[in-house]
Amino acid sequence: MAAMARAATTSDAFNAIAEPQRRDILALLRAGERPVTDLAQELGMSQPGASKHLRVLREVGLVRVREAGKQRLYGLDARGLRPVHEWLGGFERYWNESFDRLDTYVQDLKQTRQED
Amino acid sequence: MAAMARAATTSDAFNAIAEPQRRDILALLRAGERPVTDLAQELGMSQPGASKHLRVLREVGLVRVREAGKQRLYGLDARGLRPVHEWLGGFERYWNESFDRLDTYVQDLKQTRQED
DNA sequence: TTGACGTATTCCGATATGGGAATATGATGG
DNA sequence: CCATCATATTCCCATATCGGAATACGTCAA
Repeated sequence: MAAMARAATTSDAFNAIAEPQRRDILALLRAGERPVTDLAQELGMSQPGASKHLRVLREVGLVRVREAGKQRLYGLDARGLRPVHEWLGGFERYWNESFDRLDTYVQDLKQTRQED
Repeated sequence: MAAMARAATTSDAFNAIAEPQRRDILALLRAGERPVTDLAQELGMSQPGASKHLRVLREVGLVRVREAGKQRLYGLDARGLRPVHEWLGGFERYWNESFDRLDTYVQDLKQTRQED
């Protein structure tokens, strides 16, 4: 376990969804299960590309596979997104009035403006 | 514009918050502004480490700096988290009953459960 | 000025990414 | 068994990461 440069994409839901294409895949899967090729085509990526992304999503548990004869149907398992949502929940109260909360900040701004 | 290996951490709020330490910093900043050294110490990271993470957060707009004499006070700007929250919102309905939605999948599960 | 403090930057190394291309594996229907 | 379709894996490359160590920069107080 030598120095890790950046957390693996498979280490976290956070890391897994950092990649836009992966987010797109998840979004598409809300509509229902899909085979790899479908996804690849719909999202304009190569089949290997899609497979790779799906692998990551699978390892993080955001996606499940089901064998269906020749095909493998990928389905959404959104439970893994919950931790992310919960973490964000702790910030909801802040993103409307971030600055009002920073009491000192506001006063400072007022002063600064008057001083100029 | 040569091949990008992985999206820059500064390209997105998604990417910026993929790093646990960065998440910790943001969480701490909810309590109010803080100088770098404070954060570093409280989170058990080096000062340069903290500075680097703060740089990323600043570039993504999740954090604001204010000069206060010898110090630089960092404050939370949670507005940048909103896109992430909104994206996640599209999944809330799924993470409780992900499988019910996957019609075909469900039947499969029922079987599996009975087999256990 | 000088010293001391607070902070940012630079250089380094090890690591893993995502994309393209090629190829391997797998299952199906003749 | 073979050809074909569906999917996964491998190899290669350019890139950027995070961490540590050292150092540069900025500001204040005496």
